[in-house]
Amino acid sequence: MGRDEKPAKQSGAGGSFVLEDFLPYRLSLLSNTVSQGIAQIYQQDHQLNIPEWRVMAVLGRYPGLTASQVCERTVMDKVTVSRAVNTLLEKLLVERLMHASDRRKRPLQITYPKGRKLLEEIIPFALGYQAALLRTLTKDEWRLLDGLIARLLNTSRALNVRQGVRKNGRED
Amino acid sequence: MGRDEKPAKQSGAGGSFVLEDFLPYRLSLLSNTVSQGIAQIYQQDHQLNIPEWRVMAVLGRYPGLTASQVCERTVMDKVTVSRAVNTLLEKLLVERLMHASDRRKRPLQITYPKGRKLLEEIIPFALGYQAALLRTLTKDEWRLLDGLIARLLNTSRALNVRQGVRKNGRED
DNA sequence: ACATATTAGTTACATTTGTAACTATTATCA
DNA sequence: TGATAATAGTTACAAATGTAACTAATATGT
Repeated sequence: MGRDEKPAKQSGAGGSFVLEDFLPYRLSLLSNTVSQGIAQIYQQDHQLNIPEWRVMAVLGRYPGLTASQVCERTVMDKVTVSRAVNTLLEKLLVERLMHASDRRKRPLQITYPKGRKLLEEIIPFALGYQAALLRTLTKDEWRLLDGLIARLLNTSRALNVRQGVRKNGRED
Repeated sequence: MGRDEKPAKQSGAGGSFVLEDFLPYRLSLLSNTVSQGIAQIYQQDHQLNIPEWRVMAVLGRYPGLTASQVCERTVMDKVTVSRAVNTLLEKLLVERLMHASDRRKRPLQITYPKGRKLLEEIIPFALGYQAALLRTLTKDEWRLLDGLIARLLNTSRALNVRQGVRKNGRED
């Protein structure tokens, strides 16, 4: 592999900025790599994409959520959720109930036994991947990382709000 | 906000799995939030999308890289890079030279002064966003996070290879 | 109670992004 | 040296994802 690439002569910011050290880039790289790994599992073994998997996961824990409640919990776009839910309905992995008083709302739940069975199958793989990842970390490091991620998430959300990044929902 | 959502009765893995605690999900959430924030800067202030920004950034540091060398460094798809480079060429932010001995290779470099000027303008914003993010962390925590990210990236890459996730390049 | 606004969810459309096939050039080796 | 393979990069196509407009149902204020 030809290493004829040389760093630019340092003249101003242009030369000293190193993408590989840039936190947003590194996070993106890590997140993409991890996502590809688990997407692989869901996709080829169970024909689910990531939005579908996420919907299954939250419904597994919180049966009866409506689509917009799923949106809140998964921080996914409502269109993405709508599509994922429709696919899951077609596959009979999820079913849609009637809300007692509000006909706009359609509570969702995992079907039994089909959807539940799939979920019980898939979760060990998800946890297994996570465990394999975390095997490189000590328990303390993991706890620490967990906190750091939470704080960074809060900070970036605050920054984005200040900057006016709009994601869902009007705001005029 | 109606909190009529209740956790499922714990019966098997389905109920105890919590998406919000799942590392791949948390990383994805963090990375997306951060990316949106900086994409905002590049997009509305300088009309660059993230691939374009990355190409500018690596060329700023390593003038003369070819497109495929840019691929390696940024871990982006070659099509993505090709498109980004073409846009940058049209905008006269980057220029394409001739390789001395191999006519397949097209060394790229930031144009002067136009491309260089834009880069010098944009880098402080990027570093500013990063600094704002890191303001929540102590210097030690940042150093630690840096190492954890690197280790997790290595691990997930190893896991993916073992699983056979192919990204670019044939392998049959 | 009725016009207006809001919420839940879907559909149509545009944009982005990746996959596979393709051209052009150089490398390999029999 | 000539057939075959590999590399650099682009183009054509398909899949995913987001944006805006839309329908239906409920809430709000006068």
